[in-house]
Amino acid sequence: MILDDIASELGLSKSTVSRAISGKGRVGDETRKRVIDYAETHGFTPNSIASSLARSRTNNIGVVIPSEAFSNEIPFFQECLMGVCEAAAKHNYDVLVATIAEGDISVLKRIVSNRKVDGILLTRSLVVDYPADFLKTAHVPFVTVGSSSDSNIVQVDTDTLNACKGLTAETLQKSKTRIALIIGPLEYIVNQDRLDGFTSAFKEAGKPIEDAFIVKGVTGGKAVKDAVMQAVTAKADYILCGDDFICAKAAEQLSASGVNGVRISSFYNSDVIRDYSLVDSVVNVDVRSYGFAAGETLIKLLEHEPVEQKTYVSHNILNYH
Amino acid sequence: MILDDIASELGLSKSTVSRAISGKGRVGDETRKRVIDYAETHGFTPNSIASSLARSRTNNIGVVIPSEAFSNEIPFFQECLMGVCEAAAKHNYDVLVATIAEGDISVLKRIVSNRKVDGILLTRSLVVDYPADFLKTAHVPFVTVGSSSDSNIVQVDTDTLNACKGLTAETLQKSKTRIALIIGPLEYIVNQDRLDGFTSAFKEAGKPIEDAFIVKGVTGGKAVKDAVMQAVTAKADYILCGDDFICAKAAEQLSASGVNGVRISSFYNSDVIRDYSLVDSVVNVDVRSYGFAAGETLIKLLEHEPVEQKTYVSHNILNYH
DNA sequence: TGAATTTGCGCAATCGGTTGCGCAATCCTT
DNA sequence: AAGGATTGCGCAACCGATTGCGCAAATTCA
Repeated sequence: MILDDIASELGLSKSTVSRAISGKGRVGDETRKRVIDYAETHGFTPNSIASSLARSRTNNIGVVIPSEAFSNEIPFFQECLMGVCEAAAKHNYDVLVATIAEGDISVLKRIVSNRKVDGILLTRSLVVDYPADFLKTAHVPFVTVGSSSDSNIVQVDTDTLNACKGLTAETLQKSKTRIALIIGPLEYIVNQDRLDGFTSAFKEAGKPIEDAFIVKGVTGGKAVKDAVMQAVTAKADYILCGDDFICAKAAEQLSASGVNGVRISSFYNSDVIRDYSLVDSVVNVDVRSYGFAAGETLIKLLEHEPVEQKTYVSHNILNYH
Repeated sequence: MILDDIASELGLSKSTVSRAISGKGRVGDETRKRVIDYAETHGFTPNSIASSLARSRTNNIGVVIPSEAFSNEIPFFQECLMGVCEAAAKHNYDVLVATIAEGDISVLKRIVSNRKVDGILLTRSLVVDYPADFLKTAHVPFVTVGSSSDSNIVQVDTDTLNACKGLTAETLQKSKTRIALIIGPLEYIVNQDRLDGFTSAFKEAGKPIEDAFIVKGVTGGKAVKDAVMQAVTAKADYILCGDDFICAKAAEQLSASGVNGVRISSFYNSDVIRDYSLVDSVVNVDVRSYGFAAGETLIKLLEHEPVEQKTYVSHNILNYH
């Protein structure tokens, strides 16, 4: 069934029916009611494609996910995507996902030039960010999930730096000072922030950091275990992990190798690490509402509502012990 | 830039330009080349929305993911989605995701009646499957990722039953007979299959199963740990886990509680369990190519190519020990 | 060489909504 | 009561591609 059918059935014009259903434009109360009733009882839904063509709006948002990030990871993206979907559904948008390989923005280009989406959510910001640069010059509205080094970009993020700083500070107060930090590649801004938070907590406490305690660029289970052993060898009494995947691996390695007295903390607090006995405290981030916030910000941007240049998603530190 | 621009610029009609670019219809070689060159140098891409309207095809496939499944899980969906995206990109499709809450198919209805997708991929089939029933009566082409109890439905699956049977049989051969099985809710067909595979391996080996060894309906870390302790109490000497999440939790629980001599095996072989020392063997499923196969099957269906009613994704059993 | 195909291309309708403009009819003003 | 403002609705032109049909020119066939 299409608009014309309803129009002729009700003795109205297509325009009036359209206005009645969309709620925009002047339509008499009586007429509007008749149209809506008819549409509902006959299960009419406007064809969104036709609507898109006429309005130059798709009501789709694109979510770009780097393909490498899919493996070796905690379920960060699926959880985040879930939040995005919730936000989208709330505002009558749909979600298109695209995975892009490192440095290859051809898929992104295709979606954009195809006009399949109104705006884009970029997950996992790199220090050198080709997708973001492309979208900027192409004038496509977008929001990054996670910080961007470019302060003109609208971004939604947990305050990673302060979270890590707080976690480190708390740990220092427990009179643990031989704290090791295990994080992923510094190409990712989030890891930069973790490092900065870590070091600045030490600075504020007036305590020195040993180089051997900072292990950067760790990816994959094997690397985590090596990093743990390096920290243990350097006589660390505490390990701060960049995310839950690292944390889970670290916990396993510590108990497997029979090391005693070393406790760990982590980020995100997903189910991957839930109930690990060695986990001392964790920065708790509700990844789902993180995605939700990002989705809402993008939609606000698309509907020309005012948005903050940077939105911080709340986090808190949970102490298991 | 639109078709008309190229047409007037090149002194051709819109139709000819359209045909030249789409490659369908009769166009002179010379003319076709001119059009394509012009389009390429000026970066023209046809507006997919307009094209969709005219062709009644969106070139989008919808992926439906149950929202509950997002938490408490291994990164199954993001990995699977990745494969779907690959298949889609290969055939010039895009991927729309929708999360639906248990029993609530309103979002699904919206997408379908909106005509935003040409077909749908249903992940996680339940024994009672409302989404599938809805799609069937709505005559929307779809494929299930995982088995369906309805044999008219096109489905892509790992041969879970035989995989689990094989794994069980191998374990029995290691002269372990006190094998416990820990799986999720039987509402999911995949868990039914695991159970069936498990029991049929026992039957073929002519060995009895103790009821206490089968723990069904396990969800969440706590439930896994309870299940493990139940198995240990019943003097199980081996634990077969339904998926990697269960496996990881089981491994942790076993080492935390200092139980010796009990080894475990699992499904999927994602990085969550990589390198766990207690893991003996694992059914290795490449979830990404699983998603890829599902995507390709759906696209074949959409393009009216012949498809198998049931496609099995390959798996193999890895022995770590 | 004349008839029958085939080829290359344009015309115009179509996909199904949206929206600016215009015109009556109705509603306030004072 | 008269003038202006507002309301309700229809007309028709879009949005940007696709495609059946038709026609002239080129090609093939007998």
